[in-house]
Amino acid sequence: MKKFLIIDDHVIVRSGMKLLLSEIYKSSDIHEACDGDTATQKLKENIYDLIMMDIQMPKTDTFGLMEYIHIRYPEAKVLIFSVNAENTYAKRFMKAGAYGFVSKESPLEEIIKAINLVLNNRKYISETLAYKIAEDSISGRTDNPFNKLSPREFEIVALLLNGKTVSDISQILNIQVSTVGTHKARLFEKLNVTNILELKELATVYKV
Amino acid sequence: MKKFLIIDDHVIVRSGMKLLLSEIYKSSDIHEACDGDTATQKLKENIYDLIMMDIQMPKTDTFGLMEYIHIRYPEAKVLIFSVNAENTYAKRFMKAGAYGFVSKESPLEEIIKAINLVLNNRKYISETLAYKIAEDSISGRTDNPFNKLSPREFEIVALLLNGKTVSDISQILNIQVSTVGTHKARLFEKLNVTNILELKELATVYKV
DNA sequence: ATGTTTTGTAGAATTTTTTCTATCTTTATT
DNA sequence: AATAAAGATAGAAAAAATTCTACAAAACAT
Repeated sequence: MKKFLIIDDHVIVRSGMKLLLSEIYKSSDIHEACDGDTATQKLKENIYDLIMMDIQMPKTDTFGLMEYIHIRYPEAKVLIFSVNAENTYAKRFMKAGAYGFVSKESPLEEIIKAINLVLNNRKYISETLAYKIAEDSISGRTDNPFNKLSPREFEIVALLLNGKTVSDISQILNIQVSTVGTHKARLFEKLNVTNILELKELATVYKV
Repeated sequence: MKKFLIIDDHVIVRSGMKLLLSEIYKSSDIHEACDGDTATQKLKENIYDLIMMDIQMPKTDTFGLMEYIHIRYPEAKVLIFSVNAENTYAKRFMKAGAYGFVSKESPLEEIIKAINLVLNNRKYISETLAYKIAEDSISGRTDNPFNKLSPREFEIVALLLNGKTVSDISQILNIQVSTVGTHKARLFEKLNVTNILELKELATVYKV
């Protein structure tokens, strides 16, 4: 008899998740929370086997909540279930004690797989994420991805974030446009972004 | 015996919605589509009483889909069901023929109310949205610069903010790259921005 | 009802960006 | 010190975006 807690601000998502859980674990006790306060309340009163949690909720510091759960209820396994692209956030949440990270876009089988693994004390991350993390850790990363940039690349990121175009930058730095292009491509690769908006988002997250 | 179509890219949201619909309409036939293509396919084969649709889906021009449904299947009532704050979007989708606009954040009763109203041929918008629209129209509000955009331009802004490139957009919308370019230039001019980052910032300020 | 502006469209020319490849220079690594 | 890896730089070619011009259709105005 498993006990689950679903933390998500969307009632429909909670319902869908509840349905899914009740289908794979026939007799289970499934609780819901729509924000951090409700969640901590619930946690005080129950011992959960698995907590499914979104990381984007109004008036809730979900990262703080994650750490709180990990410290106060280390036996509760948290599976992050999010719409956010996993690259930026996943690692931080995993570090903060999450047992897994699965995207809302994932196919059902993937979600089910994640749930099962976590319930069996195994961690779950997607193939792509695993690869990325592995890659990072062999290349002696620091968790702020911007630290992976070379000085020149960093200079260029700053200008890019300032709305400067590639040719603006080539002028400012007195180098060829193609050189700027190469730097840009390399830094996009390092940061794992594909356009300026993503770069901006990442920069915001890491308060660059 | 009602027939529903749920268009959403998240399997969990579809499940939750399906559950909800099947609970309030015991005997109903509920179909799902995860993108625009699947949706149009379904529409060809069935006549729906109600279509629940998200407005943010990968590789789908949802505004175009809305217009398409309204023109091809005017009897199908579309209830927009979105995470997006019901800002500028709502009004545009309502104009394009939607019957209602309800946020995924809304409480269950609100969602149910919306569904029931729409099924009874009444339009639904939330209190706050109604107020906002009323206020806008009495005070001839133009202060939101995004209101200066034409429908097509707005469509393109949305895609741009989604990180789509000019050529992506030309593909999605099935128009020439140069056409997208022209729209982009015109809309940048209207909004008085010179690059995507500024556009993004403006959009954030006006909660578009 | 008729002239005006806005909107949606695109061809062609141009400019800008990206990509690919390659060289030389610093930094690590062992 | 020798060797490897990472970084900064571009030339050339290819791809993508922008600009300019234009035209028809729709919406608007008087």
